[in-house]
Amino acid sequence: MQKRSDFSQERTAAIRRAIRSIPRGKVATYGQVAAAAGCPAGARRVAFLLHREGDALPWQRVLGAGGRIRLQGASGREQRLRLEMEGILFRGRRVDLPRFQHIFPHRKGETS
DNA sequence: CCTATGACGGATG
DNA sequence: GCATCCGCCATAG
Repeated sequence: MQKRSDFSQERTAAIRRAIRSIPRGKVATYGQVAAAAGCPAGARRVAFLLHREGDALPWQRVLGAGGRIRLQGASGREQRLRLEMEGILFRGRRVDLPRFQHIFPHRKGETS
């Protein structure tokens, strides 16, 4: 079976797992998810994945840097509602990150 | 191969 | 806080 870039698929799977690991009532940024999955520069990749298969993931828990919602229009409003339903509070247009940001466990091999 | 686009992010003015 | 520019990653045409 071939791979045609298993590498990329591996990464995608890691990102998917990272997103799924965000507990209810907590959030994470695109960059944070990417880093947790081993792609420090893959924030954009995370966004692309969510756009593609967000339906199967807790997409509402992924925000832009600073806790800002990047989705526009109705989608953005829905995201905010969903988060508020989980008990997450906003400060203006952003989520209070220090309080609701999910801390991913350190990956193997990483020195703290 | 090259260009354009996007749920990104950081730097700069 | 807002507008721009640039770098990064993946896809589509």
